[in-house]
Amino acid sequence: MTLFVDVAFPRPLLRNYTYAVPDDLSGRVQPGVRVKASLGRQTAAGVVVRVHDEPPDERTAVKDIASVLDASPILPPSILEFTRKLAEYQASSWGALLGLALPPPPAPPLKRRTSRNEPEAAEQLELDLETTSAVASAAAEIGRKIGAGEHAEFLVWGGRGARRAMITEASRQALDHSRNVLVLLPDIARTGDLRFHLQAALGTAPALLHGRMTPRSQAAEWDRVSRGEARIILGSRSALFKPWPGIGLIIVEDESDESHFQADSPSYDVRRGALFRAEEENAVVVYVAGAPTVGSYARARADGSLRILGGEDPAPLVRVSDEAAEKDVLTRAMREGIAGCLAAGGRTVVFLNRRGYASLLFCPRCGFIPRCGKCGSVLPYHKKNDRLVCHACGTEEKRPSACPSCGHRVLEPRGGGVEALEEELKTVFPGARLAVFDRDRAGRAADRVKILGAYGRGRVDILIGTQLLVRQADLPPADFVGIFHPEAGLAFPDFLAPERTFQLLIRMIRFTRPGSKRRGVVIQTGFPDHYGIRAASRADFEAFFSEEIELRRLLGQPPYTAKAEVVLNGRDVRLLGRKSRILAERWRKFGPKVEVLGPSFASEAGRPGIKRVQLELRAESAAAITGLLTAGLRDVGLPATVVRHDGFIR
DNA sequence: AGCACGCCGACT
DNA sequence: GTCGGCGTGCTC
Repeated sequence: MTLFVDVAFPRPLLRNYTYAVPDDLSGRVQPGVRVKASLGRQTAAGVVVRVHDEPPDERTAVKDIASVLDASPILPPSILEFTRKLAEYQASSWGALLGLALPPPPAPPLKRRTSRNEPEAAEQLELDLETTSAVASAAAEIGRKIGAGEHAEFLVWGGRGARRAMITEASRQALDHSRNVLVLLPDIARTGDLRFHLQAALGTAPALLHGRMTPRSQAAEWDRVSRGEARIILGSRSALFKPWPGIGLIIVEDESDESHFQADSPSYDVRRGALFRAEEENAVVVYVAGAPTVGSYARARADGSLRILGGEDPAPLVRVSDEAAEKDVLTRAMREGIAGCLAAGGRTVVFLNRRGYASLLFCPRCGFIPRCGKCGSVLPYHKKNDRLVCHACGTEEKRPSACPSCGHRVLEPRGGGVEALEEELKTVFPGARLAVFDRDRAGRAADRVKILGAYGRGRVDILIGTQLLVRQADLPPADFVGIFHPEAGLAFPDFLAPERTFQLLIRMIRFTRPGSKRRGVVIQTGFPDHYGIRAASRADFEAFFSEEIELRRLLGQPPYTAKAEVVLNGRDVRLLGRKSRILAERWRKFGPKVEVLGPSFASEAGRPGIKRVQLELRAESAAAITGLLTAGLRDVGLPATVVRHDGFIR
C-alpha cells in the first residue's frame, strides 16, 4: 500500500499538493514535519498536513517527496489546525500562514547596526493598579475557565487603568494555573509601560516579540521563551503563530484597533486567529477594549461574555461647534478654546484628517478639477512644495499655472487641509509655536520622534495632526483638543463609516489630560447633529451603540447579516475586470440568499500600478460566506484580500 | 512565490 | 531576422 502526504507550501497557493512517500521514508512522515519535494520546476520545503492512503484521481501525476527535514514534528497539531481554520476563513494560503509559524531562516551575517529602536517614553513607574471588584471578579472567572482547561471567550470593556489591571490579573490567574500568556498588541509602541507593569506586578519579565525587531533580538527573545524563562509574550500580529506550548490565555489588547488586521499576503485578522488558536489550545481568549466595536459588543452582550469594568477617566467637557452658523475658518468656540489654553500656557492638539493645503483645485470659470494622470483620483494641492500630490498612488505633478481646460488664469483651492489650517492658526494666534504632524512631515520615524519630542518638552504650543497623530499612543496628553470636520470619514460608502468616525473621535478626545484645569475639547463640524458625533462628544458608547445597531438592523448590515469585502489585486485592468465578473456571476448563481455587489474599482492604495477591484458578499451566515469564498477564489488565481464581518443576530 | 512559456519592440 | 521585455498560467 502506498502512503501519501498532503503538503502545504509557504507560498500564496490556495491548495495543498499530494505526494507519494517512498518506502524508505514512510516511517518518518507525520503531520507537522517539513519535507522537500519538487514543486513545478523547482524543489521546495513544505509542511506535511495529512498522511493517508488515498491516491488522488488518475489524471494527476503524483510525485515522490524528495526528503524529510525533521525527525519529529516542528509544528504541533494545534498550530496546524488553527492555521487551517484561519486560512479557510480568510481565503488565504494555509501554507503561507504556516510559514509564519516556522522558525525564520538563519539570520544573514550582521552588516551594520540596525538598532533604531524608537526611544521608549521614560514614564515613571506607578504601580497603582486599579484592581476594582469588577476587575477581580472578571479575572476570577477567567481563572476558573483556565483552571478547568476550558475554552472561553470574553469581551472586557473599561478605562485605561482598569484594562491594564485586567490584563495583569488575568495573566496572574493563568500563571497560577501553570499556563502561559500571549498578549497581542495592535501597536508595538504601546508595549513599554505594560511590560514594566506586568514585570513589577507578577515578578516575571515578559518576552517581547514583534516584526520590527532585528532577527537577532527576535531570536534572543524566542530563546528565552523556549527555555521557559518567559511565561508571558507581548507581541504584535506575528506572535500569534509561535509554536509555544502551554498557552492558557490569549489577550487581544485594544480590540477595535484596525491594525489587528493584516492586509498584505497572507492576509488575516488577528482577532479571529486568536479565537481559533484559543479553541485549539483550550485556552481563554480575552478581547480588551476602551470602546468596543459594534459587532463584538453586540455579540458579547447576546452570549453573556461581556464584562464591563468601568474605570474610565472622567470625560472632558466637549463642545460641538456648528460651523454652518459662522463664517470664519475657526468657529468662535474653537478660537476661544485655543486662546484660553495658550493663555494658560497649556498644550493644544488640533486634529484635521486632510493632508496638504487643499483637497482639490477648481476652475471658477469652467469647473475643471485636476486629476491624477496615472489613476484618475482628484489631486490635492500641497503648498509646501507647490505641487499636486496624488494621495492614492503617490504621483506628483506641477501645479498648472492656468486652467488646462479653458485657460482661465486662477484655479481656486477647495477643502482646506492641515497646511491651510496651519496658515490660519498662524494668522489668528501669531505668537504661538506650531508644528504639523502628518505623513509629509512625520513620515519617517526620526521625524516623528523629533516632533513629538519637541511637543513633549513644551516647545510646541499647537500641534496640528492628521490621523497619523491619533495613532501615536505615547503622545503626551494635551490640555485642549480641537477637532475639525470629523464628518469627513462619513462620506465613505461603507457601513463602518459611522463606527470609525465615533472610534476616531473617542480616541482624539482621550488625548486630553484628566487633571488639567484647562481641559476641554471643541469639535468643529458641519454635521453637529450626527448621532455618532453627538454620542462621542458625551463619551457615550451605549448611546452610539443603540442608534447604530438599530440602523444596522434596518439596513440588514452586520451583525444582522454576514458580509465579506473581497479585493482582487492585479496589474492588468482588463484581466482583473474579466475575472472579477466571472467570480461575481458564479456567486450570483448560488441563489437569492446570497447578495453580490460589484465588481467595482477600489482606490489604488499601496504600490502604484497595482489595480484593485472590489466585490462584496452578503449572506445569512458566516458559514455561507466561507463556503462562497472557498468555492470562488480558488480558481480565480488572483491575489485577494478578504475582510469579513460576521452575522450572529437572528 | 518562483519559474517557463508566450508574444511584441530595438538591435549585436 | 534574433534578444528580451514582462503578462499569464501552473505547480501533486
